[in-house]
Amino acid sequence: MIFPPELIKGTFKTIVLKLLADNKKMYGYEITQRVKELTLERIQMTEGTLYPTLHALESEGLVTTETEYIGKRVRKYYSLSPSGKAKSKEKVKEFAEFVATMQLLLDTNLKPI
Amino acid sequence: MIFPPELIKGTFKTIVLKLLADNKKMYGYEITQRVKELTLERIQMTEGTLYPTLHALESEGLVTTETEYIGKRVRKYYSLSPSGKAKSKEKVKEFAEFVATMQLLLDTNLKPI
DNA sequence: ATAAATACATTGGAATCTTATGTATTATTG
DNA sequence: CAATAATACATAAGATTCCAATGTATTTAT
Repeated sequence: MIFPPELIKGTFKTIVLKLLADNKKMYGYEITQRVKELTLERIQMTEGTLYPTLHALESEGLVTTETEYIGKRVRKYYSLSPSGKAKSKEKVKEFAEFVATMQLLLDTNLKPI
Repeated sequence: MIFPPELIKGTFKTIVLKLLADNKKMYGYEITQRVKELTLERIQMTEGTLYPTLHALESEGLVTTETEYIGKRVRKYYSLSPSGKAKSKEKVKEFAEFVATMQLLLDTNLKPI
């Protein structure tokens, strides 16, 4: 199943923060591949989505970066700042509560008499 | 907890279709109240969101309408069309699979060695 | 050699919600 | 009985946010 974009929208920050929380440091391309792999290709995080997300997280002070050269090719690693670690937990929890709330709606609800 | 709009966005059609699947016919204001009630006020579906959603569903042929007068006040009831019933099931299933896929990402995933 | 994969990045457009506003009726309450 | 809250519809302008497309460059595989 391919998910409509409007469903995935709004979860990108959560996904990136969580991956960084589990992996200390990752670079952009690595994140796109990991998402693809972990979701069995059901969610594709394209570059047009990922890089703006990473840059936003950086400007919010939630991640820090360090650049590394592999041969001549640059690689930019992202790591969570202390506030980023807190934010990661918060966003994961928020998503869980959101799902729980949606369940209240999507489990069968007959009109009371 | 109040959910950020970008998380709820994209679920409105699913919510409305599901409520109509369970309740045969509902009118707009009733839907806003039911959502508030079922989610313990965690999700508010405002009129600016609901009416455009209902009109979109109607133009897609997923719902039909009938107008009723309560005194002088008009009330517009919405019901699922056959294709709307199918769509409702599809969207609910889609959301469930989306959640399952997100779980793959949000459960702890350490980098393989 | 050529193609595919790796790796960064930006931009314009599209889609979608949200705030604000508008109109009107009915019920409640002080 | 006047004022307020609740009921009930609706739209429009603006903000936000993604996404497809595009661009550059290096490395690896065929």
